[in-house]
Amino acid sequence: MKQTKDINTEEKIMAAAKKVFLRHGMAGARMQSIADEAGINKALLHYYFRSKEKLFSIVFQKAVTEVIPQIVKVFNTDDNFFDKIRQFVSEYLEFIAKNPYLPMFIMHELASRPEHIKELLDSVKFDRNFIFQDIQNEVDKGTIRPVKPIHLMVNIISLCVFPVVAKPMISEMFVSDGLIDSYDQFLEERKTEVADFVINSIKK
Amino acid sequence: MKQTKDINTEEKIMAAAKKVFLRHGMAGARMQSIADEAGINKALLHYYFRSKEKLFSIVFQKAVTEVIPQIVKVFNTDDNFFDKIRQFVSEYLEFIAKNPYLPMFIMHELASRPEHIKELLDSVKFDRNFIFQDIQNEVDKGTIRPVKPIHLMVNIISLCVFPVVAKPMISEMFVSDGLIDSYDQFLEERKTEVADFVINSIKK
DNA sequence: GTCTATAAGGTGATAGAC
DNA sequence: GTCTATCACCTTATAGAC
Repeated sequence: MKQTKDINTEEKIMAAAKKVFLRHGMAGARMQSIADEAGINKALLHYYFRSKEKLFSIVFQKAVTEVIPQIVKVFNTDDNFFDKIRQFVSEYLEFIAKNPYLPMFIMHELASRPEHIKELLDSVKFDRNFIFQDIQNEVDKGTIRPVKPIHLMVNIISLCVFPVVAKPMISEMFVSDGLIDSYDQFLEERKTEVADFVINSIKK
Repeated sequence: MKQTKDINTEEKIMAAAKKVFLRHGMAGARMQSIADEAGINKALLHYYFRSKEKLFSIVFQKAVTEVIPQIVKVFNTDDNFFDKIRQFVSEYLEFIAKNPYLPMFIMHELASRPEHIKELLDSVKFDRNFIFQDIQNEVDKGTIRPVKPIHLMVNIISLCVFPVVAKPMISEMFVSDGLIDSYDQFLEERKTEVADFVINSIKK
């Protein structure tokens, strides 16, 4: 019973911490907000996690380990290369749409507090060589034009992530202007639009 | 003489405030840091600008008005459409490289403090219809494949901005891995790489 | 494990001398 | 215009009762 309560509280805190940190960042987050969100009081936060810094580190670490494997997943299949791209774009876009604050949180904390690169390092040890190899193979086979694998990869991720990070700006500029109906519809369109854009660019 | 000193101090404060706010965001910025950076003391900050909030608003407003016109500039020329794209990518990439914290700052503050969208609004009143018209013309002429102007525009900006926002991550993943020599060289490569990527995707 | 109360230090802002 | 000194408040963190 004690144990059960223990786990539940810890999970509640983690969920609350993630929510608050992702929305406001380390500097903008308040321990009081996290306590409120978790339905407990501040003292209990410090009982479970020694300090704000500790709690933040765990949330940050989890955020990074959550966002990275998504990249590898699709490329581990044996599908046709262009199908892989379509599937990757669709799944990654969906994942980010469900976690819209994740990319900004990671980027912002990395930029404003470079000391956290170490925590990134731990999670970043996945094998991306086989993705680059995958791309290089297609170039060698002649199915796509010669392209530097790293630029192609960065291009695809940029096309997926940036429009989500820039949501407020896009909504303001285009939705309120009648150029698109809604931001959600815009994102939905991008699932095919981005894949088409990429494939048209590289196919021979 | 008084007047001269006045202006100099105000400019020094603005420069210091921009530097500190852009690096740390509103929540992470400290008035003491800004005072130190400007070589004055806190009290003088409040003498020139009533509050942190006021000072922030001015910096934010300036940041937005600085980043927007860059987008329009190139498209106001009579160059060949593909040349326009090449030039836009090259110039925008260079501009962002010189102001690497600008995009993240704007996006982060807009996301975490939606009430500042009003300030964005004031600066966002530039005419982007003629850019969309420009793109639509090319589609009609048949020089590029049918593409929704808004997606093409968002795509180009994503390809330019995101890799700069994600600099810490890219440096960590690829530079320290030997996949690229340096981040700066990577950015330099992108000036042609991104333009090629876009043009290959849309040309018929 | 969970709470209330409080300490300890930081931060934005002002008063007042020069 | 610029400074020093100080206030009032907020925030993290701990002590101690239950």
